[in-house]
Amino acid sequence: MSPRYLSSGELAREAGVNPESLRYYERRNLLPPPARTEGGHRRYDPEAVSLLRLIKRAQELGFTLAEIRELLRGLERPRAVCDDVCQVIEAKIGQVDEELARLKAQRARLSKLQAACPRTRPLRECPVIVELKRPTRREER
Amino acid sequence: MSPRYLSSGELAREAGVNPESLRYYERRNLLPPPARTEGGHRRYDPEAVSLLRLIKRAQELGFTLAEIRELLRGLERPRAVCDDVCQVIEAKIGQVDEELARLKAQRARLSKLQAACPRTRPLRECPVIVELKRPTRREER
DNA sequence: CTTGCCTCCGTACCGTAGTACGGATCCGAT
DNA sequence: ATCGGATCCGTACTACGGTACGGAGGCAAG
Repeated sequence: MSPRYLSSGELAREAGVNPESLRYYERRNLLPPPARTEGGHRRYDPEAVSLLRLIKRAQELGFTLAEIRELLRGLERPRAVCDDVCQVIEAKIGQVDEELARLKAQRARLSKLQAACPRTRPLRECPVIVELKRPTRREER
Repeated sequence: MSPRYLSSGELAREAGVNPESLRYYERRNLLPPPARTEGGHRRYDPEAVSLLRLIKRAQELGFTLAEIRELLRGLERPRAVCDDVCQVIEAKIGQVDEELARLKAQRARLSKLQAACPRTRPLRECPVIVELKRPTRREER
């Protein structure tokens, strides 16, 4: 007995999101405005469930709502081809790689500080603090 | 001829930050409220330059302003020891490692999708879209 | 046909790290 | 003493992804 339409509460439960988020996604043009009842209540097509799932999974993959919106825009084009999607994915891989590089560098710097720590000495002599206060090489005057 | 005190504009230039940020850091209790002139203008001790540098470098290492504030709080304690700082650094390394793991998983999922892409086929058959719409395993009902 | 939960809407708020604005005031150089 | 740039302050705004609130009204079961 799957209903023909879902209320916002039903859709939200179904998709595991806050009902308020549905309105938010609608404002952000991620969810198309659904049909309404006489009284103005939203009546979602069951299709909306998989659309929401797509949105959530894309978020897990690191896409912002703006990117997902553009992705969905692209899917609406009549001659849309899988490659259009793949290019977006490739671009995201590039971004993730950049972020990975950034984090790895960060981690290396942290490890270096940690290794230099004399532990039981008072702060005056702490090379960590000294290092942190040191002027940045490039921007030195 | 290094001045005994710096105005907010001078300190901001010196440290390479926006003058507004100084007020912001002060509100967030990262910068101690400096002395004031008769007319109410801030007069920073030159020490503030290295404090600001510390803040900026800590940010580069991934610390939030709230974390930096707590770190600075800790440094003020009379018996503070380098180990106190190192524990914070270790904790941050743990966080960075978590984030790295998360990003790596994300990247792996993206690669998998990319590899599955048939490129020139229309979207109907695109396994990427199909995959994205598929219900999440764990939360399936 | 009433009762009570659901949903409506606009708006405000959360956290993070700032930046921008504008009218008033100040400071230093001339 | 004057003048122009610097600084003051509170507040609003940015981006991001939502969540919360409250009063009004809808909807469906009994």
